[in-house]
Parts: sequence; structure tokens; C-alpha cells
Amino acid sequence: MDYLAGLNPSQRSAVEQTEGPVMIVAGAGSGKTRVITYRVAHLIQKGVDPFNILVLTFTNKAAKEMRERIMKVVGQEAKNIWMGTFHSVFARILRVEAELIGYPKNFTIYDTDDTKSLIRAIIKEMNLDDKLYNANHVYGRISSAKNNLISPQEYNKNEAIMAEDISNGRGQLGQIYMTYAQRCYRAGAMDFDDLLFKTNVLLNKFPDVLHKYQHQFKYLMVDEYQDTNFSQYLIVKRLAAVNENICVVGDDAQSIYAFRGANIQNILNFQKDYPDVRVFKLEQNYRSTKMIVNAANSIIEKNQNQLEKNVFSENEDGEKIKVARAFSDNEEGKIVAEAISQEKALKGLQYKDFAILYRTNAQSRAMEEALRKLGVPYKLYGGTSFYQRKEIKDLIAYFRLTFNPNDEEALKRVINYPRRGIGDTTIEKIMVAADQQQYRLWDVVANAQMFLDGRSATAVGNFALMIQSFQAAAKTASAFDVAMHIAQHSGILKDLYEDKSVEGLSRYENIQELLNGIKEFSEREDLEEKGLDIFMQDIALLTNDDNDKDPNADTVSLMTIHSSKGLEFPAVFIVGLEENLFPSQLSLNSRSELEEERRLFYVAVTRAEKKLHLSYATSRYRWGTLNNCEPSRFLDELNPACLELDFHSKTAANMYTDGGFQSERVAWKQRETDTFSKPKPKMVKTTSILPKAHVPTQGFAPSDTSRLQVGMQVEHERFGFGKVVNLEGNKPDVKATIFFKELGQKQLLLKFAKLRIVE
DNA sequence: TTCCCAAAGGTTTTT
DNA sequence: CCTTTGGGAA
Repeated sequence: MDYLAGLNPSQRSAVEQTEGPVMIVAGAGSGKTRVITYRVAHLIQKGVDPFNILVLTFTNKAAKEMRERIMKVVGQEAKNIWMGTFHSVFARILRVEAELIGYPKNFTIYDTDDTKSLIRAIIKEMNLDDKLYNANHVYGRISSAKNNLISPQEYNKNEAIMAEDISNGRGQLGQIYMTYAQRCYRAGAMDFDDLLFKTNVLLNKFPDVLHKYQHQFKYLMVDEYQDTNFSQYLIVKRLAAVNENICVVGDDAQSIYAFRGANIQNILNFQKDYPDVRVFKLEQNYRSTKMIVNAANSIIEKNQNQLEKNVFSENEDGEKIKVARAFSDNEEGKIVAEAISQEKALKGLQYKDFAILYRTNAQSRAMEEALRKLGVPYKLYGGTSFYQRKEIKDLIAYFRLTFNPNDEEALKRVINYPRRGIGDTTIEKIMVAADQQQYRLWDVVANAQMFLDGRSATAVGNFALMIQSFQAAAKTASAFDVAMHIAQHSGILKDLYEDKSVEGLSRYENIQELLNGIKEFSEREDLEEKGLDIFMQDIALLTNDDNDKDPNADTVSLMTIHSSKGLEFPAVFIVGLEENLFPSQLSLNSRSELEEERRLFYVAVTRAEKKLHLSYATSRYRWGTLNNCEPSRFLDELNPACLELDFHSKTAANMYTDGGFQSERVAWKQRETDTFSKPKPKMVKTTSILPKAHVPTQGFAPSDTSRLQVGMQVEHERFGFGKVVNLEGNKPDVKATIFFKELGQKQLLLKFAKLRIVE
């Protein structure tokens, strides 16, 4: 039991209290992961079967890391623990039980793109204004309904919700939600929120299934409990209802996912749900210096709503926090890059001891450029993941269609890629046929000749035959062989190979990389099942850093603050501390949103072990134009005793001593009125080299051009007046040669061109 | 049906 | 700034 020796008393009692409800309130850097790891190890050492332990995390990274650490204590047995993100664990369970709730076992998981694309299609079909019914907004609304376990039927019956939508002029939202759910169902697809929603349905409707899992998971642990939403909360509550061996770990101060439906009340109310709960507070921070912990505390105390705790450090005092000001985002990058080089040399650190954290992914560009200039190796986390690249999604859509031919989004994606003469009109016909006659999408596609005619029927028929041949191949061949077969016979490989541009080349390489990944998967010896369908199962749940090539490479880490949660680095740079960026402009509407931003800042600050740098720029490129920025209010909230100003200009330093960043804010405003009060000359696009636009005569209306003859005078909406000099071609494709006064001779197809015959 | 160009619009954060 | 969309021409 030597692993217990390395724990402090409260950590140790949290580990040893294995029975009954337990809540661990763990301040930043207080050894939370250690406690979970050892608690699981302790359970196993006490004789609990790893198959009976369920550990839920929020990221794949956290699950992976934890498993590795447990493995070090208990060995291979750790492999048998049920451990993963909420989404992946319940996707796994749903794969087993799907048929009970009317889904195929190999249901597709729609990612955000699929979801939005389907919503967009529905909005279009319903002829709604896509500005009012913005796909992002609609998605958010549906998502939050699901996270609160409101079904489409309940949504439409709920008077309060309906009234709210109607008063916002979006009375059709309920109908969109209804249609969306039906379409997903018909496509055999679940979106991210469905993985939790349907799990709740399953556990609610089938008591024997609930019973089975209640007894399977005798011990439950939930990491980052403050980030659970209602749907997740209820799953956990149900599963734990029999044994009540539930341990949740979290820190209300680090709740940063309210935008995704996380409900901080879940942790604040845990004691109400389980009155006999044992609460352990981990308050000693082992990670950071006193300076950093004090600074962090000085931020978080500005929030009103929180569990009481006192995070302290007994580490060294540490250096003050450096604050740097740059005049632009690019200069900020330069300052950071130079500071890294310097500090690395000065303190004998490695590159991988540094992290640069920012609020939005868009900020990485300036940092990357500066690092590259100085030859500093870096690694970008997050951003567009490998699996979100267009070419990868295209090939995967073929895979998806092979295993679930009703997958509407996959079908729309590839039915005409590479080009095979199936246009929008044909696709629409297929959709309408399926919709009106309640056929499965695939039934329409596979019987194209019944619904379409001529050329398009043949084209769609050939496509169906191709997918069927993929399905046949998938029955016998190995994952890699099937994947390669599909890549070749779909025409994707050829299409990309023929594109010799730089981007085309890299797309081709990405496809190769995906195929290599599948080959590796095919050859894994630890798996019993390794068909392409198995490889595909969780692919939508994988994110960015899953295919981390070498995690031990000596590189600076660049990531958003959100993705830095749970990590630590000796030296941390938090950049872009400006109003409207951090805190984000979109969070300034309410106190609770601002408090979440503040917690986010708290998370960022507490990633640092020894040295923390903050910086902001006074101007920044946004959407290609230069904007002025104010320093963030968070800088003012930090205890000034922890700060060391590192301004590159004397005036700025003076401004600070005059009264904090607030005074600089005033100065900034002053400067704005001084130098920017004159109306800026608007950039006018120079269109002078282009022919002047023709102004059509009053009441311009295109004439029937079938009676057009050579020699007639015509007017074109944009090209102006002209004379028909020639007509050629047969009926629908008659081409006219017209000599325009302003533009000279042009050839127009009559079936498209809007021409008025001048009588 | 496909290609091309202009216009619009989009930036929070993740499974 | 970049990417996506829509309209018109071929």
C-alpha cells in the first residue's frame, strides 16, 4: 500500500472512503488526478473487479492519461476499467442496446457539421428565413433542449417555450426540432447530444437494462463534475441509485462549460441529492508558487457564486507575474517568442516546459508566425482536427454509407463527389420521394429507376451499385483492404491525385495518412474485432490530439484555455488580455457569463507552476482590419502586488503607476477621440477598369426569346443594348451571338440569358 | 450540370 | 482575413 504514503491526510481519506456517496472538492493543482487514480487503484487492490468500475471524464485525453497512471499502480488489470468520456462510454453501451430504442447497432454519429447541415436543409425545405432561423442558433436551441431532456413532443407542448419562441419571431423552432429528430431517426443517426439523451431514454424505458448496468457499475466516479449538464447528471444519478457508491470530483471555480449546457448547480447541490455524502476538500495547491496561487485567488474572489474553500500553497514564493504590452498582435507574438527563447536559456528549461494559452483559436496565427521566425518548435493543439478535414470527411462518408446506407448527410456529401452527373435537382427529387412516401433514403437510391428518369436514374443507379459493391467487400475483406478498395473505386484517390496544387498534394497525403492509420488498426493484435465498421464507430468522437505523433517531443504547446484544463506547465503565457476578447464580447451581457469568463481566467492562471506571463496588444487584426483594443478588466482585478510591469515604453509604465490599467483605458479612449474622430475615408473598390454597369430601362422584363431572329435589337439587364448577329444550335440550347454597343460581341445561351426584345 | 466569380458572413470555448 | 454561398454564364 505504498501508494497511500505519498498522500496528504485529506487526499488519503478521500481515497480510502470507497463506499457511499463522496464529493471531492478539489482546488486547482491540489492533486485531483492523483486522488482519482489512487482511489481506483485502491478499489482494485481491495478486490473490486475492474469491470465493475466506471470512470467518466470529459476529454479523451484525461481518460487516457488516467488509465496510464492507474496501469502503473495495478498493471494490466487497468485495461478492464470502464473509463472514458461520457459520450464514448454511452455510445459503447448504445451500440449494444440500440435496437431496443429502434436504432441499428451501427448507427452513425453525426458530428457538428452533419448536424448543422441537416438543420440548414430542413430550414430551407420549410421555406423559412435563414437569417432569422440561423443554423447555429437553431442548433443551440435544439441542443439545449436535449441536454435538458426535453423531447420534440414536450418542446412543442411546453407553453412557456412556445411563447418564448413566438415572441422571438421563431415560432417554427419546435417544428424544426421535430423534423430534425425524425430525420436523424430515419437516417439511423445520433448527434452528440443524442448519445446522452437516448441513454436516458434507454435507462428510463427499460428497467431491466437499467438494472443490468446498475449492477455492472458497482462503483462510479465522475471527474470534472462541475461541467456536467442535466442529461449527464441524470444518467449518473440513475446508475448510482442502487449501490450509491458514487464519487464526484470537481471544482466549481473551474466550471467553464456552461455554454454547452453544464450546470454548476449539479455540484453545488450534490449534498442535497445524497444527504449522507462525505465531503473532502483538497485545498493545498502543490503545483504553483505562492505568487501564482495568490494571484489566482485574487481573481476568483470577485465571483459571487461559489463553494467556500481556501486554496493555498506551501511552495516557494516565486517570481512576480510579468505583464507585457504590445502595440499589435504580431508584436505580442514577437515578445512572447523572444521571452521563451530567453527564459529557456536562462533557466535551463526545455521547450516543452512552455505553453501559450489564448481565448480563441484565431489567436494562434500571430503566435505561430513569431515562433517560426525564431525557429522555436511548437505544437498546436485543438483547431481543426484531422478528422474534420474535407478530404477525410469525404472518404469517411463513403465508409459511413457502406455500413449505414440511410445516412442522409453522408449520402448528400458524396453522391456527387467525385463528379458523376448527379446534380442538386436530382438529389432534391430523391429527398422528396423519400419524404412524401415515407421510404428510407436508401430504398429510393437503390431503386432509382422508380423515382427518376433517364440520365439521372442511370447515374444514381450506378452509384447505388457501387455502394453495394463496397458493402459486399466489407463483409469479407480486412479493414484496410476495404478502405483502400473504397478509396480507389469511389474515385476519391484519383481525383486528389490529379490535383497537383500544393493543397491537393497535402489532401492526397492526408488520405494516405488515414489509410495508414486503418492499416495499423487492422494489424493490432489486442483487438478481437477489427473490421472497418469497428474502426468507424467512435471516429466522430475523436478529436484533434488523438493522433498525437510523439507526445514527448520537445515543443512549446499552443492551445485554447479550454483545452488546457487539467494540464500544467512550468512556464505559461496567457495572451490577448483585452476587453472584448478576454472576456469575450459575447459574454458581457450577464453576470453569470462574465463569471464564467473569470473562471476561465482562473483556469488559465492556475496552469502555471513557476512562471506566469500575461500580455495584451493595443491593436489587433480582426477580419482583416486593424482594431484598437483596451486592456482586459481582469488585469485590474489581479492583486497588483503580484505583478511586474514589463512595458516596452516608458509612458505606458507611467500610466500604470498613475492608477492601474484603468488609466490606460482612459488614455486609450482619449487617443481614439484625438486621432480617430475624423471620419475615416472608406475604402472604395476601384471598379473603373470594369465596364460601367448598364442601368436597365424602367420596367425591364425579359421577353420570350423563342421568336428571336438575326438582326433584332435587344436589351440585356447588365450588358445593355445590342444587335443579334447570329443564332445557332437546336431548341433548348440555342446560342445567340450578340453585338453589344458597350461591350462588343458576346455569345449567350438563350435558355439562360434574360433579354428584352426592343420593338 | 458544372464552373466561375462576387458577395456575404463569420470568431468563443468541445464531445 | 478566410470560407462558404448564390447567381449567372457556358
